[in-house]
Amino acid sequence: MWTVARGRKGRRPGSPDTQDEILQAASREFAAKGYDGATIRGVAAAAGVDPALVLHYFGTKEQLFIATLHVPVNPAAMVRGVLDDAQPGEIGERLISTMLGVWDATAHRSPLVAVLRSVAGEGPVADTVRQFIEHSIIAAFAQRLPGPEPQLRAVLIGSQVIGLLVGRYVVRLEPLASTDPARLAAIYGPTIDRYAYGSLPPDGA
Amino acid sequence: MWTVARGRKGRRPGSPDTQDEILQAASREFAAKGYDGATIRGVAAAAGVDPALVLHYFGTKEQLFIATLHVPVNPAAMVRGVLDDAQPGEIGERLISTMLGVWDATAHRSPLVAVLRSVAGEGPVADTVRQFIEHSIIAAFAQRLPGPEPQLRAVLIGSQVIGLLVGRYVVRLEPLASTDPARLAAIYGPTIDRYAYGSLPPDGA
DNA sequence: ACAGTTATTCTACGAGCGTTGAATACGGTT
DNA sequence: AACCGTATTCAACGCTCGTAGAATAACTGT
Repeated sequence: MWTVARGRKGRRPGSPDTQDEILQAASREFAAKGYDGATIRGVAAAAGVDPALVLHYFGTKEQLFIATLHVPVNPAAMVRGVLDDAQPGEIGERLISTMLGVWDATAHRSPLVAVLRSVAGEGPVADTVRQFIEHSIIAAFAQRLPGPEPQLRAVLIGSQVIGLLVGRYVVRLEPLASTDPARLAAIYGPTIDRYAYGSLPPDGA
Repeated sequence: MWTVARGRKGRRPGSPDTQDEILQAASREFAAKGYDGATIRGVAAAAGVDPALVLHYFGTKEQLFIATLHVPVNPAAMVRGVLDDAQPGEIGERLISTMLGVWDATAHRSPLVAVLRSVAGEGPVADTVRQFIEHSIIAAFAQRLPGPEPQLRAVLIGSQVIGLLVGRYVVRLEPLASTDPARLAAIYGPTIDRYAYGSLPPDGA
């Protein structure tokens, strides 16, 4: 891939877009190991570059992580899109199939996995990601749900989606990881719809 | 070898049972930060003890982690218990309410969270935990499901359970984290039952 | 040819990590 | 009191990490 003569110093000839190479390497690295597990040195090695160069471009590890998050599709926008142009009764299926369609494409998968791996950690980054999930994605949902207790309905949906994503992409549970997306959409769709529009048992059950 | 049975001569047990204090501190520490994030030094500090003492008792960080996992309820046994003495149609509700009942008790919660946080990581520990989940819990389920494709049904259930646990205990999504367990059981129960006994859409959907 | 800018590397610091082996405090036995 | 074994600590090792600053190499405009 990258041919770097070990003894050579200074700027590499041809000047490829090193910054982007670093960003992609970082994306893979964060996806594989989460924020805490990934290392600047590992990213640099994967990009065939000196660790200092990574920080020269991105300033700090946290900023590098945030930079990788700009790559993927905006999830809140996706939620809004699905909710707006699908009719009730098929929303769940549309949501799942859209999501799986987007993230089965390897180009966008690794930032997703990076996020999933990072929410398990702690510290400012994990908190940031958690707040993003809570205030951006969940809120986008709750805002568009008609029935009572939209907040609860939104997190119910969230819990099933999280379980699916973690099982399929992080833990890679079989046969969940290799089942056809359309079929999963047909399976999970009714669950989502029930959470979104079905009746909820009262509190004193 | 390390944790030899208490001898009869020499200095008798530490003022309180120090070894157990360390174990509990470790349990909290692993729960809070996952395997990679937790540190021997942190555990030692929390237990008011020297780091070397921790390793003197438990040998290595990995063995310490494994030792903390022996504390909680055996999940596979719990699954079998629920499946055996509940009748179809209420299995989902029983499963969820049993699980939440066990893990809402603070005594057993932190090992669970430690496991959940650790599967997100990588390396031998994460793999071990993943295999444990796959071969022990999921298999216990699949073995007792009657319909076709029990393996798929088991992971579908697993995905919803994972989502609930991560949302409630790790991310602490509101209002999921504070909703009454009985109500959650009533909500999630039918979903579980549908995955377990309902019809599954064919593959060519 | 020369100066300027940018890309890249080198070297190093200080901190935190898991782990180790030797040293010390203490309780029980004789 | 002497002794032994356990409990606990101390001090250090080798490692990896994020980060900083100075140094070098290549390209660009003059």
